[in-house]
Amino acid sequence: MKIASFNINGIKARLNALGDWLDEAQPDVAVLQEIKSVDEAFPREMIEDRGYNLETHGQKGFNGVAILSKLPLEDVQRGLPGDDSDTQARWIEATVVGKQAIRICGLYLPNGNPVELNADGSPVAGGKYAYKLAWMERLRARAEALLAEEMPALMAGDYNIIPQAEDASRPEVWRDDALFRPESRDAFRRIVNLGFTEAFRSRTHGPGHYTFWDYQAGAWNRNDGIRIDHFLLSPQAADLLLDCQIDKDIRAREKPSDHVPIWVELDL
DNA sequence: ATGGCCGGTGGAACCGGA
Repeated sequence: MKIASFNINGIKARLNALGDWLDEAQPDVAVLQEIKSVDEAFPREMIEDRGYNLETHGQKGFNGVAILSKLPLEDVQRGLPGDDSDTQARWIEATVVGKQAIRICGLYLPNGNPVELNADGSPVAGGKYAYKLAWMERLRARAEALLAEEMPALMAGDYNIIPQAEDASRPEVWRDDALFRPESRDAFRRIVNLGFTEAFRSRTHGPGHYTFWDYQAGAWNRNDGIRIDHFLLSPQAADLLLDCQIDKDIRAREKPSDHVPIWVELDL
């Protein structure tokens, strides 16, 4: 079973690019981020005409996630638990049953910039960085609950986290950024260290592997990228891991997203 | 040459992204 994640940066602007990639990559399941659409306006036909079931969790203008699958999507849940006042559409999960069942979570973790800190180094309450760190604490709680199920499960998406210096072409320019600050990376590690396998790094080592290149400053042409889209696998899912790759070439096409797809192949 | 963008909203600039 091939499961992919792709931050498409707007479904309406990505109809052709997404359709072409689906036709070629043929994922069995894909989680999408930044659909930037309300559910009613999502162009379902381009997904469903290709034989996929589709569940969306959108909002107006920004954010928004979706999950599509050639097999039925069961027990769909929208929204990350832990804060009923959070109206941002950043989380969707569903179960897909292949040889066995797997719980698949798609996420769009908050960017967190600008970083605003108090004199004691704590994030300013109500600020975007505080929201990012609070969201990651809720993610950790959901991750713990997933592990307790002791079944194949994964959390995939745009984490907006550069895990290590080798995951950025120019790590020095990211030093004080919400994607790379110690608090952000610590929070990411606290989740991974609960017992997840970061799929890409379990198979590929060394620098130069990115999933995002900014539209600005010729970042793609200079290969000035960062690796911020990740798959975290529960132990039971990690046992099934056959492959994990980044579809880098997508970034060179017409009207691309600023992210490229990443996928895992599981023995499911 | 170290600057350079893009999508959505709403119908012009502005917000958000990373």
